[in-house]
Amino acid sequence: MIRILLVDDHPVVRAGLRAMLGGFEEFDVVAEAAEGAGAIREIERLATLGEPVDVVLMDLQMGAGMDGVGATRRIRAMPTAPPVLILTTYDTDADILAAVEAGASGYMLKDAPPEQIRAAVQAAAAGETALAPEVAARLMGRIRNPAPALSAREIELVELLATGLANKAIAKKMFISEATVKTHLVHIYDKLGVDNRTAAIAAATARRIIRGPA
Amino acid sequence: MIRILLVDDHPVVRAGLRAMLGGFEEFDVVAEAAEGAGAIREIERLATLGEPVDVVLMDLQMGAGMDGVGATRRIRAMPTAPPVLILTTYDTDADILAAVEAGASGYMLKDAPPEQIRAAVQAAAAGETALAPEVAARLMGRIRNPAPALSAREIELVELLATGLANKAIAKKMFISEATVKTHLVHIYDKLGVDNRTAAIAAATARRIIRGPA
DNA sequence: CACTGGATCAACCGATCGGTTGACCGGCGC
DNA sequence: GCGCCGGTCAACCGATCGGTTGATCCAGTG
Repeated sequence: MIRILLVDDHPVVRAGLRAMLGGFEEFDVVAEAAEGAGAIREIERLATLGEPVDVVLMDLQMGAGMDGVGATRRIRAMPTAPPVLILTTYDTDADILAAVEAGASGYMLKDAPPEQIRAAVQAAAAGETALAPEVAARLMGRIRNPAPALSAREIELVELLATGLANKAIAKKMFISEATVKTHLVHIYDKLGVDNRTAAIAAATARRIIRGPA
Repeated sequence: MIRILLVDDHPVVRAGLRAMLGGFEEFDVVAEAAEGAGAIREIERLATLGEPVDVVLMDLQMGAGMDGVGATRRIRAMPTAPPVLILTTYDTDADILAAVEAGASGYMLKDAPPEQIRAAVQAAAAGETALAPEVAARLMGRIRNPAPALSAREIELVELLATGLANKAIAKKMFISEATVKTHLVHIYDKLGVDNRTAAIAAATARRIIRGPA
């Protein structure tokens, strides 16, 4: 029996996973948590009971409190850390990279068919890595065809851009001249494949280069 | 018994709703669909069987094909249209207004406690309107505070604005002249207390008038 | 019926932005 | 050492945007 901890802020999703996984004989959903802090408490509680969690199923987007990436990092830092399988809605590059960097051992999408999720949980429990086919394909594509990455300075500028500042104001905040701001912008437009500042914000947000405005 | 049709592109969420609603004696989940077209087929199929759907539980965000708003509009246009209760993740003005305009009889959030969802489904089945407390509060605030509220047309424009379109492109999409776009923009800037388009996007996102760009 | 407010359009002008060209400097790799 | 690249700056010009004034139409409301 593989003992599973569900972490998701939506009761509906937790019920769905519980129902879906409960249909498989080898799984036992032993606990649930709505956010990161509760997940860590559950892991510790079950460990002292001699029934340690075998796999954590973690959502990335959680409203209040610690987010999925932070929770994953914290869990992986525990002495007897169980593998963490990410189960989320979005498959953006930034999300995937952040999750892997935080120590996740897999990345699945919520709209995956049950058998795929089953295989991923089994893989994670066995200490293996499991990526959803879509996610794997994305990473392969990225390696083969790397999108032009924004430099640190350019990302900094895009973040200010998204707050609605004009070029002059951005220049002041970044301690550079307005001319330099414009130069950076041209490079940014080029890399993102757009031709104006609002489209740049949309593109940068879509690619999760920045988080949404305000 | 209230016969329910679930419409959501995520198998996990459908399973969750099925499990949650199945726990209540008065509910019977008679069918599921992953998108709008399938939902309409199911409604027609069940009607011919003499077991018409009493309530449709509909997600707004659906990857491929018809989205929730379009599906709702199509369903409400049917001769024996069942009430449609929206069950979604986001509570932005744009989403809420679009859903209500399309004929939804309720708007609930997925992270709502089961009892709240239960009450909403019962209300919808009885032909009443059911709004999540958060949503209701938002609408109330809008009514009480008429000053800083964008009109439906203005919200529509802000949404296009956030995708990065220029005035001319927005004009084309909205079937109005560029002059009118500019007039709307002036009013929008005024209401949001900003003085350029990027700041308007930031403000509109922060106030949850729209969801984040693209 | 007059009034208000939302939506539509036009003309105009100054400010800002988009795009180019060209330049200088400092670090990194071959 | 030389080339490449990221970061910095300047000048210029056409396109777009911001802001104003003024106007028409229509749907509610008092």
